[in-house]
Amino acid sequence: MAHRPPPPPARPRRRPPRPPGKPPSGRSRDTEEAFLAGYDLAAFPRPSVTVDVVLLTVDRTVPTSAPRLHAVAYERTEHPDRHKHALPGGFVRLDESLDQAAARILRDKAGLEGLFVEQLYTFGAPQRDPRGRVLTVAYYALVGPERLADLALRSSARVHLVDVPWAGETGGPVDLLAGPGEPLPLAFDHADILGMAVKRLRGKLDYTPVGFQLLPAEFTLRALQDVHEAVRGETVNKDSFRRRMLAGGMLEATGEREPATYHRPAELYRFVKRSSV
Amino acid sequence: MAHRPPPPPARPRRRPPRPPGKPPSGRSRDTEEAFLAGYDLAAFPRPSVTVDVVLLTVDRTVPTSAPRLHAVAYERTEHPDRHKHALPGGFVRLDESLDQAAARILRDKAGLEGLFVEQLYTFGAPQRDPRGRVLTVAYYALVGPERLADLALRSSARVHLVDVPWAGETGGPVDLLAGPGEPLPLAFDHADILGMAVKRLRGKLDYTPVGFQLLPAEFTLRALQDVHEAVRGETVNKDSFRRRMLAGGMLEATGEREPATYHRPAELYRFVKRSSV
DNA sequence: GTGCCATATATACATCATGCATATATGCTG
DNA sequence: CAGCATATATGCATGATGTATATATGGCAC
Repeated sequence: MAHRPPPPPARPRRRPPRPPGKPPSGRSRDTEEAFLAGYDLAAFPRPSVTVDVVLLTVDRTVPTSAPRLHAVAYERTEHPDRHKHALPGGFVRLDESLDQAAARILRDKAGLEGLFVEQLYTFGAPQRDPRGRVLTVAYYALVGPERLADLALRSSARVHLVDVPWAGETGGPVDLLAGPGEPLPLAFDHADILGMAVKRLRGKLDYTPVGFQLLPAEFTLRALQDVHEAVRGETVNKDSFRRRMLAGGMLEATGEREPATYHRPAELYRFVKRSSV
Repeated sequence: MAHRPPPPPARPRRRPPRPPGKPPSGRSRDTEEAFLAGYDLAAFPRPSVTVDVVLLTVDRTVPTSAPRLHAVAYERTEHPDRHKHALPGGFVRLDESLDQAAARILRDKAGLEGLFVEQLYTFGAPQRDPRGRVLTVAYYALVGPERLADLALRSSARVHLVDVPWAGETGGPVDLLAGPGEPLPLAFDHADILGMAVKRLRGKLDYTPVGFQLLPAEFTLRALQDVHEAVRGETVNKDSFRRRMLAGGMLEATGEREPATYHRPAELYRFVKRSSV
């Protein structure tokens, strides 16, 4: 996510601070070192900073109902907002990047590595956490159904349906559902974060290959369409969808066919990085 | 930008901290207050947090050359990266939201209020600032040419051309130009921030009415096309552009015409919020 | 094995957006 | 008044998309 490799450490040696007022001319290494040694970042008040991750998946295991978008939430055991559900998150360490913090949280709290992870938005309303000023840099991550099944087995995580009540792109707050029609209140401003994650995913679906992150390595065109419909919250035209996907140059036929179906089995495809453009 | 009004202050009164380990059962107001009073956010290390703003405009005052995208940068007078140019920015205060901090910086450093402002991305590489761990929540803002002229007159700001060397959407770092072909090095990771701002603006141009933020209240279709071309860095088909804009339902003809032109004057339009959808 | 079923896959056609070309309109300049 | 540069309008070819129809294929009931 960072666009440049971090510069070399260049940790300045300690020097006695130089009195301000007359900035020394020239740009020699010494004067910059002296400036940095005398600089006190703690003079400005600092907020706490956390990273929260919206972990999304599409459940296609229930063949009877339309596939739905899911998010992972954990019940809080501590105040504030005790017993409400919260996104996995944690404080940012001073020696890690924000991306690394998001990856660490996914690893520690969900046991997942190597997922598609992208920064979403930073939430910083002054009163969003009653413990004090806490900013959160929100991320979202996508995981295929086969790896999420691991999570449900392994951890005590409560995996909950995301039922998105808006078909448009307004991007308002979204609460989870504990069951059909049973809202699950989210802690803090996590409903805002979840809503923005769904909005972002919807916006990226048509223009980036992000949909494949929600599928196993090989999949049918119907499965890909299910994912798109679950994310968008509405059905799409089947023929147009097939043509568009096949014309996009991002799919490669495996030559194999879907196993064990009730009906004619569909061909399996895999995602390939687009060659052109 | 916040999706919910902030909750009421609910500042807990001070109480003696409660020993941890046995969390009190129940959810009464007292036990939550006690928990909050005993909670020490400072136990976790905190980074410094700044807000930097990419202030963009399109200069159409030079009729001979193609309009260009501009950004506002100030020469640094202090270490580190002294004499390099930096985006306007400042530390976030603990009693203001991030959006408010961005608005304050625009007001204090550029004397501008009421602009289109949107959060962009949060940059947090551990070594991005040699003074210590400093995150920056980057914003971008758009301003029309008539208000930017004020800025150039009023302040000592150095307004510089953004010459975007990539026509695609890769979103890599972008340096400013002091003149034609004369690169202007940016401080810290501000070239990354600028590159992401241009990328975001390009992505939003076709799907949101963001282009109008770079024009005065009344404008010709040609001026709107100039803005789009400056942002995209490439020319667009004139007829298609006109049809698309007029069909979008976001333009309203004023009935008046462009004053004082060399040639046939074009009709002036104004932006209206789209009625449908 | 035969026929039915549900879905995949292929083909054809209407519709719409867009790129491109051409024609006309208009205000200024000399 | 003629010419110029641009705006504005119209027509047509092309490609993408929505819709409909026809054919293919594997499992299942019998």
